[in-house]
Amino acid sequence: MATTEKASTRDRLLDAAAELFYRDGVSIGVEALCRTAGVSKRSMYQLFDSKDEVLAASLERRAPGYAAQLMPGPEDAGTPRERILYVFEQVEKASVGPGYQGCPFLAALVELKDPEHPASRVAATAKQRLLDAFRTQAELGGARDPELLARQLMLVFDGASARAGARIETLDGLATATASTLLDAAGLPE
Amino acid sequence: MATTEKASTRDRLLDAAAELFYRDGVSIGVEALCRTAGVSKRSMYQLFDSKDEVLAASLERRAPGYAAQLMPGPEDAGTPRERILYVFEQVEKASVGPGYQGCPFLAALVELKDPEHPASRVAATAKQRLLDAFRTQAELGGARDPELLARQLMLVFDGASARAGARIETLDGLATATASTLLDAAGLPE
DNA sequence: CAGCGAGGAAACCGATCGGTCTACCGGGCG
DNA sequence: CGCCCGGTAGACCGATCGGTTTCCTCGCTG
Repeated sequence: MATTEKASTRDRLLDAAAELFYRDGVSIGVEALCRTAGVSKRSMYQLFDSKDEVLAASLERRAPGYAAQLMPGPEDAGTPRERILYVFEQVEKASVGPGYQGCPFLAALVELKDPEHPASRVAATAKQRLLDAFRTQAELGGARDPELLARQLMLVFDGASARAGARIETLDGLATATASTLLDAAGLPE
Repeated sequence: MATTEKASTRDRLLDAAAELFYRDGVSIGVEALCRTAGVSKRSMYQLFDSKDEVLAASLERRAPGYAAQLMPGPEDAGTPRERILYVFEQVEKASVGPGYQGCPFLAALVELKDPEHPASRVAATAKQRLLDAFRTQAELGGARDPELLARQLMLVFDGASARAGARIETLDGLATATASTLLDAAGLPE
């Protein structure tokens, strides 16, 4: 079987969903979503039980690429400190893009408000993975309290992406500088 | 003239709006809003031009009380450091409440996505006031870079309230500890 | 070629959206 | 008393919501 087929109906739908939900929020309509994806509502409701499931699936699909964009590959050399700071540099880089609206997973959690919503569970899992990655690097770097440091870094990460996405902060080294200060205090050396 | 009259139509409407928009998000309907407030749609549309204006006005009304809850009164003694940390203690206290959904102003900015929306402008102003308060205290305390410190504290504040509101973080000293670390690094003494 | 299934177009469902408007009610005031 | 005014209740508007269904056209396969 070929690994490169033309994008399936499902793929087109989830790609459009990821983009529209991110740009316009979760209250975008099914009609507009299907029109954009070039997929009929009939097909959408054969693939998914509800709009909520489409949202959840689109976030799930987005997760690996999101992580890859933020995290340096396992091959890239670098100290734990460098690997952590790389994440914040990437956020700052992304945040200057014209369509930047902050972390899509946090946005979904804020908009849905219900932690039990299927999409909320997906989003929470994605955030958990970043927390885990921070903790792993904190441990490797010999931080005094890796769990504490990882949670602190998540505060900065989410604060920075939310504020930049809302256009009330420009970052511009701010996130990296703040993370760096926390790394210093945690005893994570160069 | 009496300072205590029974709540005016406008007051009842804005109080209900603040609560519903916060609890259910900005996409709550005008119908449900008016029913909850005990105000007819007719009255609402005589007082405001649109639902968007109601949202903006409800946030504006909420702002002073929100600030008062977070900030110690000007009479309360305390070093700048103590006054700053008080804010984070208050967030942690509020975040354990059952209906906590994070900072209502940041939530509105995230949900609306449009920085030009009238309610977004109100929300941005409210956030700016907290930033100003942080910077003032940072200056009073002799921080090396008061503007930088204030922006860092806002990252922590918004990250902490968003994550606690989304139920993916419990705080429990985390926000205060993180702020404290940043204060140390900025040279703001006890 | 015939037959079949996937999927698009679009009508349709009841409910709700933001917003307008009419009808009515009650209290204050001449 | 008679009038007006602030307000409520709720019908109503066209549009859209999430979701279902019908119809028809493709392209594949035997």
